[in-house]
Amino acid sequence: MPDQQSTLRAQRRAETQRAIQAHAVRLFTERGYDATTVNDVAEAAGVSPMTVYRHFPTKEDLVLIDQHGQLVADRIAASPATQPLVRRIGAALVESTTTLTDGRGGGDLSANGQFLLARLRLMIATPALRAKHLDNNYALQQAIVTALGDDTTDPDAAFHAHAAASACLAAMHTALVRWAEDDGRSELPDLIAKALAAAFGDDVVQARPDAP
Amino acid sequence: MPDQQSTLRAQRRAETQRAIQAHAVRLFTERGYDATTVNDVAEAAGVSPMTVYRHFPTKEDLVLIDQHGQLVADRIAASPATQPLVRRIGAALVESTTTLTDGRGGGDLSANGQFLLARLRLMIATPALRAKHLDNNYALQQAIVTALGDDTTDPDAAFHAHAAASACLAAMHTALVRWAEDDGRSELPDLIAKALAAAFGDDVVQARPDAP
DNA sequence: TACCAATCTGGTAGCGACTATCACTGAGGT
DNA sequence: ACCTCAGTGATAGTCGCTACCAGATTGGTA
Repeated sequence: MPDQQSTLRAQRRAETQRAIQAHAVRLFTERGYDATTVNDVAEAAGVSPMTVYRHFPTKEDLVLIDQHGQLVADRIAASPATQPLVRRIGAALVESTTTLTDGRGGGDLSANGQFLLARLRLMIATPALRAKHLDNNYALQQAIVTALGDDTTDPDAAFHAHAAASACLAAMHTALVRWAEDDGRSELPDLIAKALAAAFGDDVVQARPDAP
Repeated sequence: MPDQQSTLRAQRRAETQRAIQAHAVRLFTERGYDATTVNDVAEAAGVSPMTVYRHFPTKEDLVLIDQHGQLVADRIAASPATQPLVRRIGAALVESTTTLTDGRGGGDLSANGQFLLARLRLMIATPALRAKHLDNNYALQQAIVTALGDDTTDPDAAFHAHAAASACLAAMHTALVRWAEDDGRSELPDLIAKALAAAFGDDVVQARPDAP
């Protein structure tokens, strides 16, 4: 069999997935998350409710699906172990976010950026989405601790890593909320750096050029 | 009407509420959260399913109901505004937890402590409970920022407060998980202090006597 | 070209959380 | 003794989600 498994198959699958999610986010934004049923989304996307559940295990995943986690974990595993934990984690968060939003200067958002913003707004405003996203962050925390690769036998070291990772992710979440409140006008990586500095002190997170 | 509104009424209400929650936590621990229906809980508690929903809006609330949040917020509002944010928040978390578990020396847990531990274990092991609890922490974060009473007109100050509060709560959550893993053998307030120190550095959180 | 295997899709039936609505009981105060 | 109303219960219904089964399309093969 060819390397790419089934080019046409995967392409079609990705396309329907994208279409379903786009219609879902649109409907959720227009009518509200709770007021929109999965059947509504299926109908709008022109598929059966079954198909929606095939692509998105839960209704929340229609908004929350992303691959940010793997990016962060990879970057952490590749970072030098000599730096303090908070700096390693913080840098990975800032850098991977830079990759995601890949920076235009300071003007309007790309279409991708608009979509990200819409999803973020839903996530912040809807309790069910917010809760699940925070739990996704908790899973990401576990992945980060694993990626740090520190001595896993020492429970104190593991505890230290978990505390640092959870605090960093919390700061990042704060930055995400702020970014949404700004309607995406600020640079997200900068906001994350600022949140980390606010929580841990400017000296711990070697700030970008614009540090005071 | 008398001052205490309806002594007998409120007493009965509190009693059924306590009974329902006790049976719920017991059944969830025995059979698992997902494998136990609300009807099972109602039957065990000798009430109708309707009554369960009257006392606990959602199934998750059967485990997560607590009044820790108000305690923390009150303590923060009463703390001197001269200290750095992280220290104010951290101290409030440690102290209010001390009040909750009110310390026996180092031996067995009280019945209340055992109940707390059982709820905590369920919360950590069950995705739905974990997610909702993390969202409760998010609400607590808002309450903490309000209680800090800092300049609410300055968006940068508010951002700073949110970042600090979210990071502190994340560290506390890490301590809770560790405490459950230790089966409650450690002193929870000490663990919280250690988690704060691990995240922010020993100097920021003026440690208790046993600091290195 | 004809065939097979795997995948994608749709329909039906069902469970469980949760809500709305109505009716009944018993406590608290006049 | 009467009235009010919170607390409780039963019924029916919506919605998220999960088997289970059947048809259709695609990719590789004899």
